Amino acid sequence: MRSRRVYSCGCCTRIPRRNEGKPAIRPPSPRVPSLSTPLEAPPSRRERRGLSCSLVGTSRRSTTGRVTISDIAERAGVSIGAVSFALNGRKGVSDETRERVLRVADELGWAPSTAARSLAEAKTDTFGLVLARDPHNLGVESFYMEFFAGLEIELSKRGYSLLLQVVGSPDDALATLRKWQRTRRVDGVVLTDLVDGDQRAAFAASSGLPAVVVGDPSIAGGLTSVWTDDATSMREAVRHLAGLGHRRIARVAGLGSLAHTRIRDDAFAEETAALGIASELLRTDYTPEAGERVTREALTGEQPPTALIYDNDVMAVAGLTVAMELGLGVPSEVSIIAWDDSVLCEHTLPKLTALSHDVVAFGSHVARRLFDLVEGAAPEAFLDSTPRLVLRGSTGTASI
Amino acid sequence: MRSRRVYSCGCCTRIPRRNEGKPAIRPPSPRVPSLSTPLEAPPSRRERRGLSCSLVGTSRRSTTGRVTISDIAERAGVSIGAVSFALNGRKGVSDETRERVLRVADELGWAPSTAARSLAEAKTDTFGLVLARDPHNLGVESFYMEFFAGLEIELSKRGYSLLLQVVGSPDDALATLRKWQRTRRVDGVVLTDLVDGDQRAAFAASSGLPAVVVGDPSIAGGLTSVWTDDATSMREAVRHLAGLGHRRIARVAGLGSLAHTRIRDDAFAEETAALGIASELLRTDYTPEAGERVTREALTGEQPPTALIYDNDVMAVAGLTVAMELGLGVPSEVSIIAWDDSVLCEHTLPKLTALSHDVVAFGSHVARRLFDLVEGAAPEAFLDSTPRLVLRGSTGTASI
DNA sequence: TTGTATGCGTTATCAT
DNA sequence: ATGATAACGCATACAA
Repeated sequence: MRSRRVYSCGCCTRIPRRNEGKPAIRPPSPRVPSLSTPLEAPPSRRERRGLSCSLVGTSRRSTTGRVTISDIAERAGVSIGAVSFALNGRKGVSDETRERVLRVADELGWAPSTAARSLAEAKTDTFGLVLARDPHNLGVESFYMEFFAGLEIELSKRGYSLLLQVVGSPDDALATLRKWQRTRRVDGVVLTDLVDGDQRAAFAASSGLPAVVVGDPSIAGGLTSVWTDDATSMREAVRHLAGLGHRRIARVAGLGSLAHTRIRDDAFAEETAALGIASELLRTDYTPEAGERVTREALTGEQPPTALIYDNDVMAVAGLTVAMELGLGVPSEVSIIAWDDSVLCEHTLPKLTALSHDVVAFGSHVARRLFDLVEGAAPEAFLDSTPRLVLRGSTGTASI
Repeated sequence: MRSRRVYSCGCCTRIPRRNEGKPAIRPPSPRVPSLSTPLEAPPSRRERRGLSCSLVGTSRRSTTGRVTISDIAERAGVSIGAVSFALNGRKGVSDETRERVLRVADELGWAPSTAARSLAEAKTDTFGLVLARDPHNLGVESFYMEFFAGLEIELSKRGYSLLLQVVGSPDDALATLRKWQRTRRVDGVVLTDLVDGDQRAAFAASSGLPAVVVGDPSIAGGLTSVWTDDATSMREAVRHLAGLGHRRIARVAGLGSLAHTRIRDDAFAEETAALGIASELLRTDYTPEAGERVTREALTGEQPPTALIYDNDVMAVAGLTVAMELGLGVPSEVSIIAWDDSVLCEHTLPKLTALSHDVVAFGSHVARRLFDLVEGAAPEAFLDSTPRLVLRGSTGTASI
């Protein structure tokens, strides 16, 4: 049954279709209920565009292939000004006219051209987000997908869209931002994964591009920021472990270049010092490979920690695996805490105690602040809910 | 130190900033190198727009807050037609003029307005992707983030952007597609997670919206499709287990409404039947909860399977955990295979045997096909590389 | 209340 | 080679 001829094309295999030889025409769109009269003027550059629409009788113009407000105006027997007013729900037209225009617009399946509206209104109804991370590592972190979803909840309420760009380096990210700003591509942007003295934040601030920073106000450079109090969360985690009798705790940290990593670093150092606990800082790049490696090194060294706090959930899972491989009981001999709680944490054995945060709500919050901003609000710092410790099975009394 | 006054605002806490009382003005953009002469005409509705730019001497127009080609034309002492030609590298201007125009454009930091270009060219340089899944489950699946990254690699090469929309239901997804089509919001779309008789595919086909289906040609409704041969992969997995002596295999399947799920279902049923193996189909919704539940039921029932094939990686991890909880050795007593390989599969104990696929490359492939399509290519079906079985530690000789 | 004219920034045509 | 000028589709100030 799988015997059709198959062509190789380098990256893939090509399966010929039934309409193989036919010209590359797509089926004609089910255009608006076409009336009778043909159009008279020879189409000029409209040729390049969509199919010309034989809409109305003596249409002197506006046959671009899509239905426009002049089509509506003609058909409804009013001016385009009246149509625009009626469509946008402004006063200046009689109720009767308005209703007729609305009906005709509906009949014709009219919708405003994004480009034309954007040009006239000098806004795009679009927010941008540029992501600079290695795609292969990006995939395993649940944060972004949930964050996107949260953004979208708020955006869709107002008919806004999200423009996403995934780039390879921070420089590329900045370039994208510059391009967006100069081409008026978006109304505002969301900035994530900031570093100290972040160039993107600096650019947004100086260029006037509305931007909300996802992260601590201290690194937002005066921009609006929405942040989570990671320092408090970290202290809670440390105190929890201290209360269980742990005296040697390791922190498996993410990229040191990221600002929020350092904030967690500091809180970890301060709280362990305050409690007289031996602390150890293990630097990683968020990948499970790194999480596994540093965990193995720490656990097999002399004076191994009895508890580890990981900067994300995937590394925590990797760490748990290492402990098991080494024959160490969790939590009887080693306790584990994950940051960025996800469903993953609930499906390991034991389940992972984690610092949990509603990322979807967080995303919605960020979107609301960006709307405030483009509507003229002054930059402020907004504290989102603090990630709280959810106790599960991976933390317990220290063995010694 | 953390003693600033804090306001509660319902969803969050508000931290007052230093510039609390000041009006909501943003720092003036570092506009183009401003010359001397002030502008004369009183700004009309430009007020609403960006800052008015005191660009040129006796500029009779074009002070919209951003630099436009008429600014360039004026400053370079040529017409805007010449500027456009020079900028777009077409012949019709002398080399000398071209160079001067380019230099001025660069000085002024000019970039074309997305909206204006889009309106004039009747294209948006944007592809759209609408996602209809529960965000909380979406997060843990690495597929989409990698897929996005793959798309972007190809898009960025050509200056295209990705418009992303996350919605709650298939109906909303269709509505978004309709809106995009009618408002000319995108040049094309990528369709994922198709179901039998998919409305989105039908809409794209009938409306002429260029679309590439991510999935089997059989459900693409004549649209261009890029697919992976899941049936072959499934058969390979079954044969691998059969070769290890397994006689009872369960398939932990994803949503039955999705077309590719059924393709895997069928291949699983056919291959097990052909090999005379007892098979069992367990339906889930991709969540680890469901994966855990059905695994537990299967493993604790009478005549439990000795091997399970999961439809994603997260459920496989959950299944592994269940086996451990039940005291079943993996792979000594139960073998496990995951679909959608991810880094996660390499950091469990044992590591998971998985059907692996380069999703980033897959995304790039899809993007290339969409470009072909908008450039006039005829719809075809393209077979991407077939997910191949990567043997790790979770599959072994059957215990019975 | 309704129609007219113009701006928005770019591309493309058609005259010089 | 160059310079006006007309689309593109929508919004809106202003005149009727």
